[in-house]
Amino acid sequence: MSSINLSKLVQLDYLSALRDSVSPEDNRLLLQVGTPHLDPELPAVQGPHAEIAPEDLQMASVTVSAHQNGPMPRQSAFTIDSILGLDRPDQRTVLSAPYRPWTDMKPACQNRRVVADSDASVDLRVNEDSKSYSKSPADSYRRTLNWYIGRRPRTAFSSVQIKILESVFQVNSYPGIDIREELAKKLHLDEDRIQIWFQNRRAKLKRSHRESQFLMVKNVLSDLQTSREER
Amino acid sequence: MSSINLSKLVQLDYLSALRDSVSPEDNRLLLQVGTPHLDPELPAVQGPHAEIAPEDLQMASVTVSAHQNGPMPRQSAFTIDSILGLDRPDQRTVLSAPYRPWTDMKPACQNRRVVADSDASVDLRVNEDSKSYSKSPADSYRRTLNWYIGRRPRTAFSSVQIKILESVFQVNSYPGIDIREELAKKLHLDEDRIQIWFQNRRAKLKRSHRESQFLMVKNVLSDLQTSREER
DNA sequence: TTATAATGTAATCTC
DNA sequence: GAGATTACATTATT
Repeated sequence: MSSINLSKLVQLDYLSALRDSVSPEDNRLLLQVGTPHLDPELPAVQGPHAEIAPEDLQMASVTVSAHQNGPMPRQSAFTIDSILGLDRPDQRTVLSAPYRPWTDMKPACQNRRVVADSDASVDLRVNEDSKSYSKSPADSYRRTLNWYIGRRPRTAFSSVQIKILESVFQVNSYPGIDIREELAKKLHLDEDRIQIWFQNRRAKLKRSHRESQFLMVKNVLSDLQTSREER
Repeated sequence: MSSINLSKLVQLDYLSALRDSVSPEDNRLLLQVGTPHLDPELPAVQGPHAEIAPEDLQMASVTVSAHQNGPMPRQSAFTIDSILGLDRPDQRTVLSAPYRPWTDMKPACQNRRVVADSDASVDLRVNEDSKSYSKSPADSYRRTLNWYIGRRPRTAFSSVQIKILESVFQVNSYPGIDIREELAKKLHLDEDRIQIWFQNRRAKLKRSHRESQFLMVKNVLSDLQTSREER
């Protein structure tokens, strides 16, 4: 084992600075050497989302606010003491481990960034398993088993891709499957990415619209007020 | 939609033509979703870093045309100009800026540093003039003449606030809206700040976790190496 | 300089 | 698909 490998490890797992050009070999190395030892503390009482799911996600919060009576008495129920566990030191130990999915994460699955660039046909090996991301039942099994591990590496669109997507968006913010497909081909992206992009883009547009509306209302109000004060 | 075949959109030849010929109905649809035509994004999206420009364009065209020669000989009609609408630098005048209350120029209440201290029972919301206070005169210049208007002043949490936040984090790193709200009230912070704090806190935890993992791997490797050398 | 608050956005989950 | 939330990469402030 050479120091070279080690330094690659550093980049991959630790610094995560290695966003492009990680060879599959490196990954394999990481897996072999690293995985067995890496399961940290927390015996994974609760891995994942599946067995735990939303309610348990906030189990702690439930516990904390359980004392709360009524909709809104005063701040009586949420005392600092209870948070700090000063009143019942033992209570916290009763709680199961905090929900921290990344603690269970396998190193090989993390910190890989997909650079989606039309020029650089760099499809990282992540795309190989991208079949397992596809919307099959197996996928949901996997995700419920551990959504975090299954999370798709963040795609980094190139500026060219963005520009084109934006251009299309201006004309049609709800592209049908055919357009998305075609865009995908053109831009060397999965159609999935296109779809998500448009969803997020619509959300962004809506948000900004809402905000500007709010600002307008606010300004009108303050104008009213100032003009009244001037009288 | 209209009689225009939208799938042609992708063939960027047609794009600019399309923009000229999109029927009012299509536009209406677009507008309803959000906007005064077109794109809030350019100015708003990012502050300082965006400002994309010349080199980017250049690079873009370079890469794309490289593609044309190479692996993908087809699609001769893929011009950046048409995509970017350089031939038509149109109405991009608008827009809705992101909602940044702290940016509002309300004479008496702007440009102050946010000091978040639960002890002092200071309400941080910049909106509330009476309760905010400025720290130093230098602060007021920073944002007025600065190069980056619109960024929220960095919040300085008090040690008490931190302590409580940390305590809650230990129990539940994913507080739901109710808890966040309650924390906000307790600590005299915006709920937003709480949420951001937890996000950053999770990121930090994850980072440190990654580091420890790395250290373990590293130790294992060096152990392997030394034991081999001993042979 | 480091630590971390703030930002933008891709990905995910819920409905 | 909308809306809310999360993860993640980055920027910027102290």
